[in-house]
Amino acid sequence: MIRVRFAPSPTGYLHLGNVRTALFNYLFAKSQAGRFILRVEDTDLERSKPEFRAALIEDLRWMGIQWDEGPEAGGAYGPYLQSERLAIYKGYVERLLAAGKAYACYVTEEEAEESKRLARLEKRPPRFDNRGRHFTAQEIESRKARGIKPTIRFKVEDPQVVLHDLVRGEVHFNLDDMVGDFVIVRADGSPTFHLAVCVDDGLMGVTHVIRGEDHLSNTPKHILLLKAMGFTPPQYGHLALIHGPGGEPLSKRLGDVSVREFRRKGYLPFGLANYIALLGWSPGENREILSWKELQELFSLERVNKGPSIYDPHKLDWLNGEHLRRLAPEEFAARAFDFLQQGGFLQTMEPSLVMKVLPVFQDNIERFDQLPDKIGFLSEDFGYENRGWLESDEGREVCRAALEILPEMEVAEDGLYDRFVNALKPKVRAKGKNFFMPIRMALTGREHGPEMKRLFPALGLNRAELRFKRAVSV
RNA sequence: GUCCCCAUCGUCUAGCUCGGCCUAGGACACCAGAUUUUCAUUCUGGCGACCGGGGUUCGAAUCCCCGUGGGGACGCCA
Repeated sequence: MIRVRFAPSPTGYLHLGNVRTALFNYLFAKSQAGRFILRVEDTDLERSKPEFRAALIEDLRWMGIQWDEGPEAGGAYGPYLQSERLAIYKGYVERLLAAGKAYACYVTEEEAEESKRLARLEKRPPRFDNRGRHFTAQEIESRKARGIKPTIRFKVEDPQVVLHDLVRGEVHFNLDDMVGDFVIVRADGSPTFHLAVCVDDGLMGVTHVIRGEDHLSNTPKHILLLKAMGFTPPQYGHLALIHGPGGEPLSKRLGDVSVREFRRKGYLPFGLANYIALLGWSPGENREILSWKELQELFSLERVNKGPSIYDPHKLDWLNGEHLRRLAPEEFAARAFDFLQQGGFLQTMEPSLVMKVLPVFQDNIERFDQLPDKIGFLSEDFGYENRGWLESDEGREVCRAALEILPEMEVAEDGLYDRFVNALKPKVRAKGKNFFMPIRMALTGREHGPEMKRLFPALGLNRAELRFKRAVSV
């Protein structure tokens, strides 16, 4: 059974890069009938915040990414918060220490840094020189006396590591020119990321680790650590990173690429998911618009690209629009209504009218946040974009004539607008633009908008009459 | 600086595994036109790429080497 995990640290909001990692793990699990685990990596007490943890869970849920095990879902391998697993890590550290595979290191942070700085200066690989490994008992005592608290370092004894990466193929590392003995327990006694990850991946039976390329250089360390603790290392797959529209790393402009921001702008979760999936992956056969279901069936790691890709808001918008258009009209209206209501845009509008009119915009928008501006006229106090159409002689004539006709019309919605227009035409001089624009202006206050044929019946005869009355008085 | 990764239109990509079917396909964006008495949608057309240099081969986008460019890592962050 394939087991994968998404292991974010709750130190900020989920952004495009994070969700893509989550999504690829999820899709991989689904396509292989495996299990998807959510694990929260909150060993950095300073920066981890409970509110970010809550936000993360909420954002993942919104996306439609469901975890089989993890916070709020439970599972046989819990707890799934690293801050609740401290005792477990401690046990492994003791075993490592006893086996001589790790050691207490009395070198201070400053000294270690100095050793790396010097190496860089001499154009040698900038690694720690492991000087604490061979301190005499006397040296250690004197350092203890000076109040120096030790870290625990893992002994790197076999620096040649070969990784068979699922997306990159064979990668060779020589730890000698990368790192020295690395810290697994900080001076304050807390475990580092490396330790926690390895213990958890081992204990939780993770079979495949799909993560960002920024972790590639950590992987040899993890393989060594895992083996030292008696675990079989999982298979790894490293995803190239996503960059912003200007080619800059995503983290710097976190604000507008966070999942929360995409929610706020009114994207469909599966529209976003579809777009993200296409960043670094393709199903082939020129297929682009895919449903959640198709995504889950078609996804494969073999088709994941090795190069980094740039996020393009235009294409996201287009793709989201495509998904919007594929929605059943009732679903479109329901989702749009929710979005508008949550944003507080519906205060002065009649809900039943809004629901009736919304489907008219289905072909008009790419995101829900384009709606508030367009439906402003559903509020009875809407303003006129261009009064000229109403103030002209021809415009006035159109509105007055409309007022004569409206009370006598049959209310049946079928062909209502055509009947209205056909009855109105013979009564006025205006033609073409001069005929249609006053109607549009009186009814919607705008020169541009949705098809009148669809809008008119949704507004209804009574409301139309009210609006023409108002129009003649300007 | 050291190590690792990557490289097809402006962007996302197909093709690369098993070299000829590639005068390199699709999509977004952009430009032009058609439809819609508005806008949008839709449709048609256009612009536009195998990073450079060497090999290997009858033949290379596809294989090899070097260069260049981009990215990542080098934390008692994750």
